Amino acid sequence: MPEPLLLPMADQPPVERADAARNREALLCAARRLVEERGVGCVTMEAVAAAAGVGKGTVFRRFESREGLMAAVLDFSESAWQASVISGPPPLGPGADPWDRLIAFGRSRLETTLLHADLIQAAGASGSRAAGAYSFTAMHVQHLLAELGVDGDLPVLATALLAPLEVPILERQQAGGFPVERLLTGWEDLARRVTGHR
Amino acid sequence: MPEPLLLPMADQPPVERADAARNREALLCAARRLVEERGVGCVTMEAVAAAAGVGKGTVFRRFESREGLMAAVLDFSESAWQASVISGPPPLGPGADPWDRLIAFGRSRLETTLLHADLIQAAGASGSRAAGAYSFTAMHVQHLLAELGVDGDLPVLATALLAPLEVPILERQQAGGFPVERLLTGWEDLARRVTGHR
DNA sequence: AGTCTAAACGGACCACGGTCCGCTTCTATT
DNA sequence: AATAGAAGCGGACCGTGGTCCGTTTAGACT
Repeated sequence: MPEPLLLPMADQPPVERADAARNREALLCAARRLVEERGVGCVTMEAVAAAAGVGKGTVFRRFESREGLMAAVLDFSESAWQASVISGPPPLGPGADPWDRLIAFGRSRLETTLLHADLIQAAGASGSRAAGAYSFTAMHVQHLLAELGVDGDLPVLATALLAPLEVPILERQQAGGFPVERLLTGWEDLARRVTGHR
Repeated sequence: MPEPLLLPMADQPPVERADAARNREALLCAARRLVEERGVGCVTMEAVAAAAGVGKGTVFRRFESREGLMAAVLDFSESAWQASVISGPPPLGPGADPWDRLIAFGRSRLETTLLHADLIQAAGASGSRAAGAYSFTAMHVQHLLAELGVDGDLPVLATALLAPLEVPILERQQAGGFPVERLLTGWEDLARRVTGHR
Protein backbone atom coordinates (compact mmCIF):
# COMPACT_ATOMS: atom_id res chain seq x y z
CA MET A 1 0.00 0.00 0.00
CA PRO A 2 2.00 3.01 -1.29
CA GLU A 3 1.63 5.65 1.41
CA PRO A 4 -1.99 6.64 0.81
CA LEU A 5 -2.10 8.87 3.89
CA LEU A 6 0.12 11.52 2.47
CA LEU A 7 -2.37 13.05 0.10
CA PRO A 8 -1.81 16.79 0.09
CA MET A 9 -5.41 17.40 1.13
CA ALA A 10 -5.15 21.20 1.50
CA ASP A 11 -2.76 21.48 4.40
CA GLN A 12 -4.96 22.95 7.08
CA PRO A 13 -3.51 24.60 10.20
CA PRO A 14 -1.89 21.47 11.62
CA VAL A 15 -4.06 21.49 14.75
CA GLU A 16 -2.66 22.69 18.04
CA ARG A 17 -1.05 20.15 20.29
CA ALA A 18 -2.96 19.29 23.46
CA ASP A 19 -0.52 20.89 25.90
CA ALA A 20 -0.28 23.97 23.71
CA ALA A 21 -4.05 24.40 23.75
CA ARG A 22 -4.09 23.93 27.52
CA ASN A 23 -1.47 26.62 27.98
CA ARG A 24 -3.24 29.03 25.63
CA GLU A 25 -6.39 28.63 27.69
CA ALA A 26 -4.57 29.05 30.99
CA LEU A 27 -2.82 32.17 29.72
CA LEU A 28 -5.96 33.74 28.37
CA CYS A 29 -7.70 33.04 31.63
CA ALA A 30 -4.89 34.46 33.74
CA ALA A 31 -4.61 37.52 31.53
CA ARG A 32 -8.34 38.17 31.79
CA ARG A 33 -8.21 37.90 35.57
CA LEU A 34 -5.17 40.11 36.00
CA VAL A 35 -6.49 42.76 33.64
CA GLU A 36 -9.74 42.88 35.52
CA GLU A 37 -8.22 43.14 38.96
CA ARG A 38 -5.21 45.37 38.27
CA GLY A 39 -6.07 47.29 35.12
CA VAL A 40 -4.41 46.83 31.76
CA GLY A 41 -1.50 49.14 32.46
CA CYS A 42 -0.36 47.18 35.49
CA VAL A 43 -0.29 43.78 33.85
CA THR A 44 3.15 42.66 32.76
CA MET A 45 3.77 39.78 30.40
CA GLU A 46 5.91 38.05 32.98
CA ALA A 47 3.11 38.33 35.52
CA VAL A 48 0.66 36.69 33.14
CA ALA A 49 3.13 33.90 32.46
CA ALA A 50 3.68 33.35 36.17
CA ALA A 51 -0.04 33.42 36.97
CA ALA A 52 -0.62 30.79 34.31
CA GLY A 53 2.30 28.74 35.56
CA VAL A 54 4.30 28.80 32.35
CA GLY A 55 7.48 30.45 31.11
CA LYS A 56 7.53 33.83 29.45
CA GLY A 57 8.56 32.41 26.10
CA THR A 58 5.32 30.46 25.95
CA VAL A 59 3.22 33.62 26.18
CA PHE A 60 4.94 35.05 23.15
CA ARG A 61 4.77 31.82 21.21
CA ARG A 62 0.99 31.60 21.76
CA PHE A 63 0.11 35.26 21.32
CA GLU A 64 2.90 36.79 19.29
CA SER A 65 3.14 40.01 21.32
CA ARG A 66 1.58 42.01 24.10
CA GLU A 67 -0.81 43.51 21.59
CA GLY A 68 -1.77 40.05 20.44
CA LEU A 69 -2.53 38.91 23.97
CA MET A 70 -4.59 41.97 24.73
CA ALA A 71 -6.46 41.56 21.46
CA ALA A 72 -7.32 38.03 22.50
CA VAL A 73 -8.59 39.24 25.87
CA LEU A 74 -10.60 41.95 24.18
CA ASP A 75 -12.04 39.50 21.73
CA PHE A 76 -13.88 37.83 24.58
CA SER A 77 -16.16 40.78 25.33
CA GLU A 78 -16.13 42.00 21.77
CA SER A 79 -17.58 38.85 20.27
CA ALA A 80 -20.37 38.86 22.83
CA TRP A 81 -21.22 42.36 21.67
CA GLN A 82 -21.10 41.32 18.05
CA ALA A 83 -23.52 38.52 18.82
CA SER A 84 -26.01 40.98 20.25
CA VAL A 85 -25.78 43.04 17.08
CA ILE A 86 -26.26 40.03 14.84
CA SER A 87 -28.96 38.23 16.75
CA GLY A 88 -29.88 40.20 19.86
CA PRO A 89 -33.15 42.03 20.50
CA PRO A 90 -34.05 45.16 18.51
CA PRO A 91 -33.31 47.94 18.03
CA LEU A 92 -29.65 46.91 18.17
CA GLY A 93 -30.35 43.47 16.76
CA PRO A 94 -32.39 42.73 13.65
CA GLY A 95 -36.08 43.55 13.53
CA ALA A 96 -36.10 47.32 13.88
CA ASP A 97 -35.89 49.61 10.88
CA PRO A 98 -32.42 50.53 9.64
CA TRP A 99 -32.41 54.06 11.01
CA ASP A 100 -33.28 52.96 14.52
CA ARG A 101 -30.70 50.22 14.28
CA LEU A 102 -28.08 52.72 13.22
CA ILE A 103 -28.80 55.01 16.16
CA ALA A 104 -28.81 52.08 18.56
CA PHE A 105 -25.56 50.93 17.06
CA GLY A 106 -23.95 54.31 17.61
CA ARG A 107 -24.96 54.52 21.25
CA SER A 108 -23.95 50.96 22.00
CA ARG A 109 -20.65 51.24 20.20
CA LEU A 110 -19.81 54.49 21.95
CA GLU A 111 -20.51 52.97 25.33
CA THR A 112 -18.58 49.76 24.85
CA THR A 113 -15.65 51.58 23.31
CA LEU A 114 -15.35 53.89 26.28
CA LEU A 115 -15.77 50.96 28.64
CA HIS A 116 -12.85 49.04 27.15
CA ALA A 117 -10.83 52.04 26.03
CA ASP A 118 -7.55 51.06 27.64
CA LEU A 119 -7.81 47.46 26.53
CA ILE A 120 -8.52 48.56 22.97
CA GLN A 121 -5.52 50.81 22.99
CA ALA A 122 -3.32 48.08 24.41
CA ALA A 123 -4.53 45.79 21.64
CA GLY A 124 -3.29 48.32 19.11
CA ALA A 125 -3.80 47.65 15.43
CA SER A 126 -4.54 43.98 16.10
CA GLY A 127 -7.72 45.08 17.84
CA SER A 128 -9.58 46.18 14.77
CA ARG A 129 -8.28 44.16 11.86
CA ALA A 130 -10.53 41.21 11.28
CA ALA A 131 -9.98 38.32 8.92
CA GLY A 132 -11.00 39.99 5.70
CA ALA A 133 -10.75 43.48 4.34
CA TYR A 134 -13.20 45.18 6.68
CA SER A 135 -13.92 44.69 10.33
CA PHE A 136 -17.30 43.65 11.57
CA THR A 137 -18.48 47.12 12.49
CA ALA A 138 -17.59 48.54 9.11
CA MET A 139 -19.53 45.82 7.35
CA HIS A 140 -22.52 46.33 9.59
CA VAL A 141 -22.72 50.08 9.13
CA GLN A 142 -22.21 49.69 5.43
CA HIS A 143 -25.10 47.28 5.35
CA LEU A 144 -27.39 49.65 7.25
CA LEU A 145 -26.47 52.52 4.96
CA ALA A 146 -27.39 50.41 1.97
CA GLU A 147 -30.74 49.56 3.53
CA LEU A 148 -31.36 53.25 4.10
CA GLY A 149 -30.86 53.85 0.41
CA VAL A 150 -27.79 55.99 0.86
CA ASP A 151 -25.79 56.30 -2.30
CA GLY A 152 -22.12 57.11 -2.67
CA ASP A 153 -18.94 55.30 -1.66
CA LEU A 154 -20.43 53.19 1.10
CA PRO A 155 -17.23 51.70 2.52
CA VAL A 156 -15.70 55.13 2.86
CA LEU A 157 -18.85 56.70 4.28
CA ALA A 158 -19.12 53.90 6.82
CA THR A 159 -15.56 54.57 7.90
CA ALA A 160 -16.35 58.26 8.26
CA LEU A 161 -19.23 57.39 10.53
CA LEU A 162 -17.10 55.04 12.61
CA ALA A 163 -14.05 57.25 12.93
CA PRO A 164 -15.46 59.62 15.56
CA LEU A 165 -16.24 56.58 17.71
CA GLU A 166 -12.63 55.45 17.90
CA VAL A 167 -10.73 55.63 21.15
CA PRO A 168 -8.26 58.43 20.46
CA ILE A 169 -10.96 60.77 19.18
CA LEU A 170 -13.37 60.03 21.99
CA GLU A 171 -10.71 60.45 24.63
CA ARG A 172 -9.49 63.73 23.27
CA GLN A 173 -13.01 65.09 23.30
CA GLN A 174 -13.69 63.81 26.77
CA ALA A 175 -10.46 65.37 27.97
CA GLY A 176 -11.74 68.60 26.42
CA GLY A 177 -14.68 68.49 28.78
CA PHE A 178 -17.38 67.18 26.46
CA PRO A 179 -19.89 65.03 28.32
CA VAL A 180 -20.77 61.70 26.77
CA GLU A 181 -24.32 62.79 26.17
CA ARG A 182 -23.12 65.57 23.92
CA LEU A 183 -20.87 63.27 21.93
CA LEU A 184 -23.77 60.96 21.39
CA THR A 185 -26.23 63.57 20.14
CA GLY A 186 -23.44 64.95 18.01
CA TRP A 187 -22.95 61.57 16.41
CA GLU A 188 -26.66 61.18 15.78
CA ASP A 189 -26.64 64.54 14.06
CA LEU A 190 -23.73 63.40 11.93
CA ALA A 191 -25.57 60.22 11.00
CA ARG A 192 -28.61 62.25 10.02
CA ARG A 193 -26.55 64.47 7.75
CA VAL A 194 -24.70 61.60 6.17
CA THR A 195 -27.74 59.48 5.49
CA GLY A 196 -30.03 62.37 4.66
CA HIS A 197 -32.59 60.82 6.98
CA ARG A 198 -35.83 62.77 7.68
CA MET B 1 16.83 100.18 50.13
CA PRO B 2 14.67 97.32 51.51
CA GLU B 3 14.91 94.58 48.88
CA PRO B 4 12.76 96.15 46.18
CA LEU B 5 13.66 93.50 43.65
CA LEU B 6 11.70 90.74 45.30
CA LEU B 7 8.28 91.95 44.31
CA PRO B 8 6.15 88.87 43.51
CA MET B 9 5.48 90.17 40.01
CA ALA B 10 3.48 87.18 38.72
CA ASP B 11 6.12 84.43 38.77
CA GLN B 12 6.57 83.73 35.10
CA PRO B 13 8.29 80.57 33.82
CA PRO B 14 11.71 81.29 35.35
CA VAL B 15 13.48 81.48 31.99
CA GLU B 16 15.65 78.62 30.85
CA ARG B 17 19.29 78.71 31.77
CA ALA B 18 21.71 79.34 28.89
CA ASP B 19 23.27 75.88 28.89
CA ALA B 20 19.85 74.29 29.11
CA ALA B 21 18.65 76.21 26.07
CA ARG B 22 21.79 75.27 24.17
CA ASN B 23 21.28 71.59 24.92
CA ARG B 24 17.60 71.71 23.96
CA GLU B 25 18.56 73.16 20.63
CA ALA B 26 21.33 70.64 20.05
CA LEU B 27 19.00 67.77 20.94
CA LEU B 28 16.20 68.95 18.71
CA CYS B 29 18.65 69.39 15.88
CA ALA B 30 20.19 65.95 16.35
CA ALA B 31 16.79 64.33 16.63
CA ARG B 32 15.60 65.98 13.45
CA ARG B 33 18.67 64.82 11.57
CA LEU B 34 18.54 61.24 12.85
CA VAL B 35 14.84 60.91 12.15
CA GLU B 36 15.32 62.11 8.64
CA GLU B 37 18.21 59.84 7.82
CA ARG B 38 17.20 56.67 9.67
CA GLY B 39 13.44 56.86 10.03
CA VAL B 40 11.58 57.38 13.28
CA GLY B 41 11.56 53.73 14.27
CA CYS B 42 15.33 53.43 14.20
CA VAL B 43 16.08 56.43 16.37
CA THR B 44 16.83 55.58 19.97
CA MET B 45 16.88 58.11 22.78
CA GLU B 46 20.43 57.20 23.63
CA ALA B 47 21.46 57.79 20.02
CA VAL B 48 19.93 61.25 20.06
CA ALA B 49 21.72 62.04 23.31
CA ALA B 50 25.02 60.83 21.92
CA ALA B 51 24.58 62.72 18.65
CA ALA B 52 23.92 65.89 20.61
CA GLY B 53 26.87 65.21 22.89
CA VAL B 54 24.92 65.09 26.14
CA GLY B 55 23.85 62.44 28.62
CA LYS B 56 20.63 60.51 28.32
CA GLY B 57 19.17 62.08 31.43
CA THR B 58 19.31 65.46 29.77
CA VAL B 59 17.10 64.35 26.91
CA PHE B 60 14.40 63.32 29.32
CA ARG B 61 14.73 66.43 31.44
CA ARG B 62 14.27 68.66 28.36
CA PHE B 63 11.56 66.65 26.58
CA GLU B 64 9.87 64.57 29.24
CA SER B 65 9.60 61.40 27.16
CA ARG B 66 10.14 59.93 23.74
CA GLU B 67 6.69 61.12 22.74
CA GLY B 68 7.58 64.60 23.89
CA LEU B 69 10.74 64.68 21.82
CA MET B 70 8.97 63.41 18.74
CA ALA B 71 6.21 65.94 19.25
CA ALA B 72 8.85 68.66 19.31
CA VAL B 73 10.37 67.38 16.08
CA LEU B 74 6.95 67.18 14.48
CA ASP B 75 6.12 70.67 15.62
CA PHE B 76 8.76 71.99 13.27
CA SER B 77 7.00 70.91 10.06
CA GLU B 78 3.58 71.27 11.59
CA SER B 79 3.90 74.93 12.42
CA ALA B 80 5.09 75.69 8.90
CA TRP B 81 1.91 74.06 7.64
CA GLN B 82 -0.19 76.03 10.08
CA ALA B 83 1.40 79.21 8.81
CA SER B 84 0.36 78.40 5.26
CA VAL B 85 -3.21 77.89 6.42
CA ILE B 86 -3.26 81.14 8.35
CA SER B 87 -1.47 83.36 5.90
CA GLY B 88 -0.52 81.39 2.82
CA PRO B 89 -2.01 81.79 -0.67
CA PRO B 90 -5.62 80.75 -1.38
CA PRO B 91 -7.42 78.45 -1.54
CA LEU B 92 -5.71 76.99 1.52
CA GLY B 93 -4.95 80.37 2.99
CA PRO B 94 -7.41 83.23 3.41
CA GLY B 95 -9.00 84.85 0.38
CA ALA B 96 -10.98 82.03 -1.18
CA ASP B 97 -14.55 81.30 -0.19
CA PRO B 98 -15.08 79.01 2.81
CA TRP B 99 -16.13 75.95 0.81
CA ASP B 100 -13.04 76.04 -1.37
CA ARG B 101 -10.91 76.58 1.69
CA LEU B 102 -12.48 73.60 3.37
CA ILE B 103 -11.80 71.33 0.41
CA ALA B 104 -8.25 72.61 0.12
CA PHE B 105 -7.82 72.04 3.83
CA GLY B 106 -8.98 68.43 3.54
CA ARG B 107 -6.61 67.61 0.73
CA SER B 108 -3.66 69.33 2.33
CA ARG B 109 -4.29 67.80 5.72
CA LEU B 110 -4.65 64.34 4.26
CA GLU B 111 -1.39 64.67 2.42
CA THR B 112 0.69 66.02 5.27
CA THR B 113 -0.76 63.49 7.68
CA LEU B 114 0.22 60.61 5.45
CA LEU B 115 3.61 62.17 4.90
CA HIS B 116 4.42 62.34 8.60
CA ALA B 117 2.36 59.37 9.68
CA ASP B 118 5.07 57.58 11.62
CA LEU B 119 6.27 60.72 13.33
CA ILE B 120 2.71 61.59 14.34
CA GLN B 121 2.22 58.15 15.79
CA ALA B 122 5.50 58.33 17.65
CA ALA B 123 4.40 61.67 19.08
CA GLY B 124 1.32 59.97 20.47
CA ALA B 125 -1.23 62.03 22.34
CA SER B 126 1.25 64.89 22.70
CA GLY B 127 1.05 65.36 18.96
CA SER B 128 -2.43 66.75 18.83
CA ARG B 129 -3.06 68.47 22.14
CA ALA B 130 -2.44 72.16 21.81
CA ALA B 131 -2.30 74.74 24.55
CA GLY B 132 -6.00 75.27 25.04
CA ALA B 133 -9.05 73.12 24.67
CA TYR B 134 -8.93 72.54 20.91
CA SER B 135 -6.08 72.03 18.54
CA PHE B 136 -5.45 74.37 15.68
CA THR B 137 -7.13 72.23 13.05
CA ALA B 138 -10.30 71.87 15.07
CA MET B 139 -10.55 75.62 15.51
CA HIS B 140 -9.95 76.23 11.84
CA VAL B 141 -12.57 73.78 10.60
CA GLN B 142 -15.02 75.07 13.16
CA HIS B 143 -14.43 78.56 11.85
CA LEU B 144 -15.01 77.52 8.24
CA LEU B 145 -18.21 75.69 9.17
CA ALA B 146 -19.48 78.83 10.86
CA GLU B 147 -18.70 80.88 7.77
CA LEU B 148 -20.62 78.37 5.68
CA GLY B 149 -23.63 78.96 7.87
CA VAL B 150 -23.74 75.41 9.20
CA ASP B 151 -25.79 75.13 12.34
CA GLY B 152 -25.53 72.48 15.04
CA ASP B 153 -22.84 71.55 17.52
CA LEU B 154 -19.90 73.01 15.63
CA PRO B 155 -17.06 71.69 17.81
CA VAL B 156 -18.42 68.18 17.57
CA LEU B 157 -19.12 68.40 13.86
CA ALA B 158 -15.61 69.70 13.26
CA THR B 159 -14.22 66.71 15.11
CA ALA B 160 -16.34 64.38 13.01
CA LEU B 161 -14.88 65.93 9.89
CA LEU B 162 -11.34 65.62 11.21
CA ALA B 163 -11.57 62.10 12.57
CA PRO B 164 -11.36 60.31 9.21
CA LEU B 165 -8.14 62.21 8.52
CA GLU B 166 -6.35 60.81 11.56
CA VAL B 167 -3.46 58.41 11.14
CA PRO B 168 -4.97 55.16 12.40
CA ILE B 169 -8.07 55.52 10.23
CA LEU B 170 -6.14 56.49 7.13
CA GLU B 171 -3.66 53.69 7.56
CA ARG B 172 -6.31 51.06 8.07
CA GLN B 173 -8.04 52.16 4.90
CA GLN B 174 -4.84 52.27 2.94
CA ALA B 175 -3.97 48.78 4.17
CA GLY B 176 -7.40 47.74 2.92
CA GLY B 177 -6.34 48.75 -0.56
CA PHE B 178 -8.07 52.10 -0.88
CA PRO B 179 -6.08 54.49 -3.03
CA VAL B 180 -5.53 57.98 -1.67
CA GLU B 181 -7.60 59.51 -4.43
CA ARG B 182 -10.62 57.57 -3.26
CA LEU B 183 -10.14 58.61 0.35
CA LEU B 184 -10.00 62.20 -0.75
CA THR B 185 -13.14 62.20 -2.85
CA GLY B 186 -14.82 60.29 -0.05
CA TRP B 187 -13.90 63.02 2.40
CA GLU B 188 -15.16 65.71 0.05
CA ASP B 189 -18.45 63.88 -0.18
CA LEU B 190 -18.60 63.73 3.60
CA ALA B 191 -17.92 67.45 3.84
CA ARG B 192 -20.70 68.11 1.36
CA ARG B 193 -23.18 66.10 3.38
CA VAL B 194 -22.17 67.64 6.67
CA THR B 195 -22.25 71.23 5.48
CA GLY B 196 -25.22 70.78 3.17
CA HIS B 197 -23.23 72.58 0.50
CA ARG B 198 -24.80 72.86 -2.98
C1' DA C 1 37.08 88.00 42.15
C1' DG C 2 34.50 85.34 45.57
C1' DT C 3 30.48 83.02 47.32
C1' DC C 4 26.30 80.67 47.37
C1' DT C 5 22.20 78.18 45.56
C1' DA C 6 19.05 76.54 42.39
C1' DA C 7 19.23 74.41 38.12
C1' DA C 8 21.24 71.27 35.11
C1' DC C 9 24.09 67.32 34.09
C1' DG C 10 25.53 62.42 33.19
C1' DG C 11 25.49 57.84 33.32
C1' DA C 12 24.64 53.82 36.39
C1' DC C 13 20.53 51.56 37.20
C1' DC C 14 15.81 49.46 36.73
C1' DA C 15 11.65 47.29 34.48
C1' DC C 16 9.58 45.42 30.75
C1' DG C 17 8.81 43.68 25.97
C1' DG C 18 10.74 40.51 22.99
C1' DT C 19 14.23 36.82 21.21
C1' DC C 20 16.99 32.58 21.29
C1' DC C 21 18.34 28.07 21.89
C1' DG C 22 19.19 23.77 24.32
C1' DC C 23 16.12 20.60 26.59
C1' DT C 24 11.51 18.21 27.21
C1' DT C 25 7.15 16.27 25.76
C1' DC C 26 3.61 15.02 22.88
C1' DT C 27 1.87 12.02 19.26
C1' DA C 28 2.01 9.44 14.90
C1' DT C 29 3.82 5.29 13.25
C1' DT C 30 5.52 0.66 13.47
C1' DA D 1 6.17 -0.84 23.75
C1' DA D 2 9.58 1.37 21.27
C1' DT D 3 11.07 5.10 18.32
C1' DA D 4 11.69 9.30 15.97
C1' DG D 5 11.19 13.90 15.21
C1' DA D 6 8.33 17.80 15.22
C1' DA D 7 6.19 20.95 18.32
C1' DG D 8 6.45 23.04 22.51
C1' DC D 9 8.77 24.78 26.58
C1' DG D 10 11.44 27.83 29.89
C1' DG D 11 14.27 31.14 31.33
C1' DA D 12 18.74 33.43 30.45
C1' DC D 13 19.66 37.23 27.68
C1' DC D 14 19.28 41.68 25.08
C1' DG D 15 17.82 46.50 23.81
C1' DT D 16 15.33 50.42 24.98
C1' DG D 17 12.54 53.80 27.56
C1' DG D 18 12.62 55.99 31.81
C1' DT D 19 14.42 57.17 36.77
C1' DC D 20 17.72 58.58 40.36
C1' DC D 21 21.15 60.85 42.68
C1' DG D 22 25.85 62.48 43.51
C1' DT D 23 28.46 66.02 41.05
C1' DT D 24 29.03 70.21 38.27
C1' DT D 25 27.92 74.81 36.67
C1' DA D 26 25.44 79.14 35.56
C1' DG D 27 24.68 83.37 37.09
C1' DA D 28 22.93 86.68 40.79
C1' DC D 29 24.48 89.29 44.56
C1' DT D 30 28.27 91.13 47.27
